[in-house]
Amino acid sequence: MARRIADRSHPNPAIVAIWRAVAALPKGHLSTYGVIAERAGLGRAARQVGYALRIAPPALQLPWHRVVGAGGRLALPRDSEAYDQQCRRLRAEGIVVKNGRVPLPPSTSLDALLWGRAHC
DNA sequence: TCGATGACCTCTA
DNA sequence: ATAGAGGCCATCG
Repeated sequence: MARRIADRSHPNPAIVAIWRAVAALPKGHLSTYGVIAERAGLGRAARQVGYALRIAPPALQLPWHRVVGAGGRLALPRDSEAYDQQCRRLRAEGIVVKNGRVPLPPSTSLDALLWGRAHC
């Protein structure tokens, strides 16, 4: 289950909402920045999701590696350390990372909302 | 207040 | 499949 994130973890409620949305991702499930933004009530502020993950305290232990770009493309620089770590973590969960991309259903934004669904 | 920036998204060539 | 351009939205200096 997801760790509870206090409302005052960050002065900005939107940031907290993003963290919660990410924390709610079940193991082995993937989601995109756009979907997370949507679920956090930010509409199309997908970029904000990246910012939120960037400033997220390690103590939260957010499964940020389960968040990828649209189409299953990893949103981090190929040569960065974070990219390497995301690859490693995804593989640890049984997700195949191939050439900087992960297998994602050829669905559009509508179906995309279903992936990150936290219920069975 | 304004311009620059970014772990984004989508379309077009 | 790859590259470039425009658009979105909130934060930062």
